[in-house]
Amino acid sequence: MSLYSIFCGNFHQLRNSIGSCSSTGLLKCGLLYRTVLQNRGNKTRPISTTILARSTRKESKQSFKTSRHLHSESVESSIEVLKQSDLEHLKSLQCYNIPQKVSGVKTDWPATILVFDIETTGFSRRYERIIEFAVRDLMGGKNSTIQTLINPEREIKNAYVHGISSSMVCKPDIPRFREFIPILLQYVLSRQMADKPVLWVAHNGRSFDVPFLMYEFQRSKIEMPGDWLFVDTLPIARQLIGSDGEKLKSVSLDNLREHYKIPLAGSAHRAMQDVITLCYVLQKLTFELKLTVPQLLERSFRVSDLSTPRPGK
DNA sequence: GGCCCTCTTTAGGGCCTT
Repeated sequence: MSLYSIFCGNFHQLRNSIGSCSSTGLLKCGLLYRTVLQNRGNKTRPISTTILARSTRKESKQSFKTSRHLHSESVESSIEVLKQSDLEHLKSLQCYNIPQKVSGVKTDWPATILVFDIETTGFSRRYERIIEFAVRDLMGGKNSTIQTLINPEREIKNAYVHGISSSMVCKPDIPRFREFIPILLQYVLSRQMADKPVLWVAHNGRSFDVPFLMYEFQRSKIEMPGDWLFVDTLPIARQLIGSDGEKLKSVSLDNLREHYKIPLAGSAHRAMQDVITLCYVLQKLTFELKLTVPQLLERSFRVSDLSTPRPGK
């Protein structure tokens, strides 16, 4: 099975999903939250988040609100992800002649493919923290996306990069990463197929996103599921430099987006925007290089393949 | 930090991620 054949269905679904958002402006998901509740004695605690993008780009400034109420059985989140103008822009995306029908059924897929991205307080996985997390299941459909701010419990000095300031996240109603992990685990379980792995996809994931994730899990003293596999699109993109060097001189996500003429939806360097970009870039890369899903799985790695952090760090 | 390239391999610089 080629990845492109999967994308044929999923990017149509992605487009439809984005289109459906434009009518409501909201994505809603309900997730069990028992682990957190156990830790907090079943107390109800409202969590709300308001985000404004970087002020230097007024024309693309976006906002969304997240509200979540922890309850004895469930937690609900409402996320206004994009402005109407951004969504109309997304709807105009050309989907590379993707057929209208979904090829295959979910149970035929060899893995659940989750494209994710993080924003952080800096580059050091040891000393910096995650402040935003976004993920999209390529299968699409209801509850296929999660996006949230994270409280790093420290000052943010690189707000000029992503527009996320200390005042936006360093407050009690923004979840810390250890509080977000149960939500993430429940989300993955809701997307995972029986006896099949989860394949996480990130750009420069091996050196950046995955180590950050690993450190956050270790600091939270929660073990990462053993069937989580990761694939890095950076070395895949580098293969194109060898075969298409005249056209592709840089393999940054921004350059890949420009190379493939993918319109920028909202502000770059925000987690969900980069996830959406990477979804399209992944489709183009695997199509050009004729990469199948099994080949992608062969290139995957586990957190145990990465260097282990020193205790207490 | 990991990977890649070259003026290389007993090394060093640049890219990529925020």
